Amino acid sequence: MGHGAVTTAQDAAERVRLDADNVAKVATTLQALSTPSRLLILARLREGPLPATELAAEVGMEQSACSHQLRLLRNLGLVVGERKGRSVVYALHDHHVAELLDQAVFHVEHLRLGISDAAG
Amino acid sequence: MGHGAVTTAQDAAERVRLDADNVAKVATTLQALSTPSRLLILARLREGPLPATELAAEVGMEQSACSHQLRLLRNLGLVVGERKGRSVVYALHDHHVAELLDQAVFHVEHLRLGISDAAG
DNA sequence: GGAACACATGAAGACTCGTTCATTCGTTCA
DNA sequence: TGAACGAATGAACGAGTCTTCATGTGTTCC
Repeated sequence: MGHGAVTTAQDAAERVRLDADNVAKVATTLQALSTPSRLLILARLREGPLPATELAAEVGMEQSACSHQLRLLRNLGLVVGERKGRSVVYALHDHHVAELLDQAVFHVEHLRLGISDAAG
Repeated sequence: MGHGAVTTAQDAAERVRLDADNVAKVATTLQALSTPSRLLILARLREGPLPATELAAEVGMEQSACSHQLRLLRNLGLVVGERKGRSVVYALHDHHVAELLDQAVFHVEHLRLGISDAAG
């Protein structure tokens, strides 16, 4: 995935600032990664394309629930679905999604997490 | 903390898999980055530590609302607060939080976003 | 001690979100 | 065409979230 690129995310990320314009966009997109169901969907798709029904089965969701989440991910541009016969094969949109997943999982796993209370 | 590491997130992320155990943890943590208010808080703290009141002012939040979100971020281990006199100075917990922010913003900004509907 | 400041906390309300149920749409094959 | 399969959709319910308001805790200085 883009290992031929000269500018890594680490280099370029420094130049991307979080102003009032793009906060909402970033937040909305990250919200797509903030639930176990969608995270499992994306993680499974990261290993390769898959028809909707098989996908639902592998992540242990009902077909309907999975379809709802897939629509959300589609609308956000994170996944794409292409008709193949009577199935719709889903896949990650591009390498940015895959890398975003990797980075997120990596950094979260290496955080000293002190989850105790999520009160609001 | 350990900024002398040779393994970058890109290398190591490949080895970190998303199984049933850590999905919830990852999802919960990413949820902390999924709202404009917390995203602004973290983005501001990324530029340096700041007392709670100043922080609230800079991100345009009420003191109480900001404090609530700071508690959430604290419980998740993303930020730390240290008493300095009568102020409590907040800061990002470590470099993983900063990099997670950078990577998230970078990749999201470079995604072809087709936000049209967020129906559930 | 008491006033003023800095921050945390609890309760409550509006809002959003994710799932389930039932139905509809699209495709394949007999 | 009609049956069977795969997927999408809409409505609705329960649960969670974020903010506001009011109050409480901790600290400094007079």
